[in-house]
Amino acid sequence: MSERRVTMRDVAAASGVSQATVGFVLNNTPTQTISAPTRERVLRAAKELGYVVDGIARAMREGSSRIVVLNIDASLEGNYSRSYISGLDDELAKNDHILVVKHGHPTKQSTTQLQHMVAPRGVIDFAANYSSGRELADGGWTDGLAAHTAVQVGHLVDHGHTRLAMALPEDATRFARVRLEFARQAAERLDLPPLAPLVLPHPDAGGVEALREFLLEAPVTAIAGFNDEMALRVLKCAESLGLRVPEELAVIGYDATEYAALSSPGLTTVHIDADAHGRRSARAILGLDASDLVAAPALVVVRDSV
Amino acid sequence: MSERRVTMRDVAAASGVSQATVGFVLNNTPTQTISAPTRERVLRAAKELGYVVDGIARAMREGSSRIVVLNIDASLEGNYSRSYISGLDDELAKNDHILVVKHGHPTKQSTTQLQHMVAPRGVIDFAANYSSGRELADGGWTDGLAAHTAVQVGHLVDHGHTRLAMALPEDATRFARVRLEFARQAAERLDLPPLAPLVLPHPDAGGVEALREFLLEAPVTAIAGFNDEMALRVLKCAESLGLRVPEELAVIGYDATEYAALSSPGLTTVHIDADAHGRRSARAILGLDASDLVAAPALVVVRDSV
DNA sequence: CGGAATCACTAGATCGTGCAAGTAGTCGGC
DNA sequence: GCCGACTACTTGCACGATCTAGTGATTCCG
Repeated sequence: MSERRVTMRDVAAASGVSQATVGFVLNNTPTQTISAPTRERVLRAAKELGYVVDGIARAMREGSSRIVVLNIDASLEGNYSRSYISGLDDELAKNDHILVVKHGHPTKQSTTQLQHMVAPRGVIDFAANYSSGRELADGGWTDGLAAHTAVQVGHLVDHGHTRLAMALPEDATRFARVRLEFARQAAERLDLPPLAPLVLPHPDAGGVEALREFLLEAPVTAIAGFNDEMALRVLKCAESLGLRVPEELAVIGYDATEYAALSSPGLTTVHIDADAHGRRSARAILGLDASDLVAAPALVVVRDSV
Repeated sequence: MSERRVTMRDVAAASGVSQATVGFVLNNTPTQTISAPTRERVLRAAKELGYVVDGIARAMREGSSRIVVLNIDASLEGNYSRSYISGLDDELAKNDHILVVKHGHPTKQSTTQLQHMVAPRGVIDFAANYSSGRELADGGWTDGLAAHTAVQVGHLVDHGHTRLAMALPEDATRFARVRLEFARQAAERLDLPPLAPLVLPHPDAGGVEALREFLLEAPVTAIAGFNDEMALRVLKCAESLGLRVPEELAVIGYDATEYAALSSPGLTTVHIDADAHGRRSARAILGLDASDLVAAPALVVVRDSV
């Protein structure tokens, strides 16, 4: 049943060359010339025997495995991260690497453990990667977080709103703070009054009160959610307060989750296809050129809430 | 900057023994006796030098790495999978293994690639693992999918409903079909009329019509969602049809996502803590006893929809 | 036509761990 | 005092791929 794994030695024996030659052919090593017939024989034998390189042995020799680790926090799960992961995974696969996802924010301990256990070729921290301005410096990647946030804010402004807020969760991550900052900058560029942060607890945990008090102090007409969940919280709380949406309060989400279509009123939100971004990250890790990859622009999915 | 990695040989040299002895001490190999002082010296040297075992080399030697792969489909993301992953991850970490998550349904190709690249100690297919009856045979794990589904159905029945349906997505996975089957069995055990499947497209894509037609043909009074998203779809479509919830139609979700609290009316749903299940899977993979692990029972989160 | 250069390969070291087999040294029993 | 058993180690190989340092054969050039 469980046949022994096929090694380079088997391929070498089958094609009548040394094991080193097999290596040269299979990796087509540029420093080594191999005659066409030999190459042919080796390739054929490899295929016939069903030879597959042993990643572990290769990793041992090369010093690191062809694995890339992505650290992602649960709070960032959504449409964006899904398309990002999909692009990243696909691009890595194309280059003979594989993607592996670690959920939850990693501790120092788990990180070093991972480091020693799998010796990954690279580690991507999703939040850091997305929020950093590094993309801008990196050959014209202008469609990062700042641009996406600007699209969200811009949609509110296009509908006549000038006094805006952004709704954030109570345990705001660094990522949330970065988004808030970008939203502020976007508002400033459009000569609006300062954009206020609204820390909105869950509706079951004082969210309704929090929204009421916030609106008394800062009478905004539109609220941008940190993500769809926050926007939906606003919607729910607004309903409890008897506020009509969008007439009395406009709300826009971010990341176009499936749930945005299922509220009433339906939530207008921003859809971002991060496939290209994922591919770009892959190329960056592998040290390849990525200038042919262009990002799809952020798209506003218009529903009823603004 | 980048110091060379500390190997067993370094530890051996530092403690004045052979490399093999270091191995025996570190893995406290039962077939080998080591004197207390020597053991002490080796342990100390290892600690001082900051020795960490090289997972790659170990994997090479042992034939497989101490990595466990979890395959999970995006449609199963939610509270359940999160707690499952968390329990699984934690339990594996305790036993010096690490968890790695592959998203999307794996192709045969990507599976074998993974197999050869990381040579995992085990692969868990989340959907199969959750839906199979294997848990039942496995020493009394009675709180699997069938039980959870029965809780969902039971809640509707407790509220006087007898004519039930389950809402499923159009591209019903095997997992969805299993859940439907369990719901049917639960209804049958309670002597209810047969539970009908409702294939409900997205509200923007004919869902409203589908619900109207379904209710004409099969006048049910309560609908159980395959997951929260499907339940929220029902809610949205019911609203479009002018149906009052829960008076004219009761709806219950499954998996208690954050979004269940944010609809109006708030969605009643089933919360399942799968931490113990995750731990159980970990033990199963590692061949350890898991009889001390008991599952938290499924809990109905009561809101306004039923 | 002889030496150098090039070609097409091969032998073998290497990565770090785990473990089988071997080997001193000590102890006990007869 | 000698054999066997036991303790406490050491030597060295295996895992499979990569890659350096050769090696014999052919080609090239003056």
